[in-house]
Amino acid sequence: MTISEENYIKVIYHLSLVSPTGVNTNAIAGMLNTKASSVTEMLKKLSDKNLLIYQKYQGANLTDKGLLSAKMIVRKHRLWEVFLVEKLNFSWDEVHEIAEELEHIKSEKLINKLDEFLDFPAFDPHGDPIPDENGAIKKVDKLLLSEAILNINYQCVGVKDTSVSFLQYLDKQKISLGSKMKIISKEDFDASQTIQLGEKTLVISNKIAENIFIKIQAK
Amino acid sequence: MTISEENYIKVIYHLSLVSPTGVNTNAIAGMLNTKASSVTEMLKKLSDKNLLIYQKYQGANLTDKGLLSAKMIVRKHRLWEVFLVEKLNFSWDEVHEIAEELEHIKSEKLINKLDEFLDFPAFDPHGDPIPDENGAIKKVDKLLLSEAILNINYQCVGVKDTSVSFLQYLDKQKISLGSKMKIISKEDFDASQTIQLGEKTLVISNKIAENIFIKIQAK
DNA sequence: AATTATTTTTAGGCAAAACTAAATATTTAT
DNA sequence: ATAAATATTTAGTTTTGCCTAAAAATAATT
Repeated sequence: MTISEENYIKVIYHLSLVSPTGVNTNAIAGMLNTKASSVTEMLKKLSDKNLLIYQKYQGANLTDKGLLSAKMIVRKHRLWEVFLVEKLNFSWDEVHEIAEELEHIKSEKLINKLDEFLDFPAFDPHGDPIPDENGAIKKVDKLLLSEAILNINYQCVGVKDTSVSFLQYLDKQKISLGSKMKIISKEDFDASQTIQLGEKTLVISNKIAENIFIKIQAK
Repeated sequence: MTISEENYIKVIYHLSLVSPTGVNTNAIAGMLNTKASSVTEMLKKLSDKNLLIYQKYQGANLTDKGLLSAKMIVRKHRLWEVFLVEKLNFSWDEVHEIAEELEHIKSEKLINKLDEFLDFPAFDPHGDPIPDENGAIKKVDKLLLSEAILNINYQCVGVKDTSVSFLQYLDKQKISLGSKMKIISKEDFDASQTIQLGEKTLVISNKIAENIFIKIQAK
């Protein structure tokens, strides 16, 4: 698989999680900053390689083979992110771009040894699950902070938006994976919330709340 | 720089160490498993980018800019090799191929953090020097075992041939970086040597001796 | 149901990096 | 010094992955 092919498979995988019935040509083009015509060509090629099912005008669906390939790319990406943060002390907003390159290094032995070196992590620095050698993914039931109920103790387990600006905002507010939080009050007008965060309280917009994953706090 | 351009620059650098007067088109083609005509084209392009001086039929010479680029690629390659051996427990015959890919990852911050993580190693697992951030290379005066004198205590500091079969031969004979050795006798006929290696003695051909770098043993 | 809007595909090109085959320089050897 | 051998370059193709513009199919709207 070329780097370009891998990028298509990966993007189709991510899109298929949101629209499981089939991934649009235009959606792929949008994610890859490319044109729809380029996508059509590539879909034909990937279909010939049995990585996905493609019928004109009907979008794409990964085959089992394509799905496994995608998961292996995601596995590499997320393991490298853990390495960058845990071992090289990068911050969580710096690692995505570098991992976009590292995910294309082709050695199964390398990635399995890296996995072991990192002590088989189940989640990456943004709280996203890392597929294992066979593609199995640990599911965690998580919800968005925007969907949470007042006065219940939660814990941050991930972020939806992983943009630099959002991650840096969270750093500034001292919100990280594992942070404990409780909603004290919520405005009807704009759904902004006041949350308890350790010692201090913080007011956040609904847009912020829609991008923080939480789970009920274990005692 | 594209991966292809980087590979050309790197190969030209290695060849220039052997033939400092100018690197032949054919020599480059040989190293890259490509055809001379492809090399000619690329030399024009690299010349336009001021990475080397090229005149028809006269071969190529790296500019200062090209030389620094080459050293940075070599730096990355060798640091990744150290990482693979020291941290992921690869053996020294497995790391070259993987490092060939890793050397093209484009992040100066990454490589400098990796350098720090590895404790600023000066040599890679084959004894080759690792250029520092500025391209400076620690020179060690080393000689080939084939040029050594009888009954002097030496220490292995590197290998010339880094092929899998040679490295595995050395593993089998328990020769590694730092191994202490002394030539006991040498045949006139074929220059084969009997060497003392710790407890045991070993007979090696001249071809073996020509691929082991040594220095006089520090007391 | 017909028209408009949107999405997707086809057709024809382009740039990078490789190739083959033929032409031209340079070296080597007689 | 000239011919033969070798090395290098030029010219013309190929493949991959992208593009634009136009055509065709699907979806949305009146």
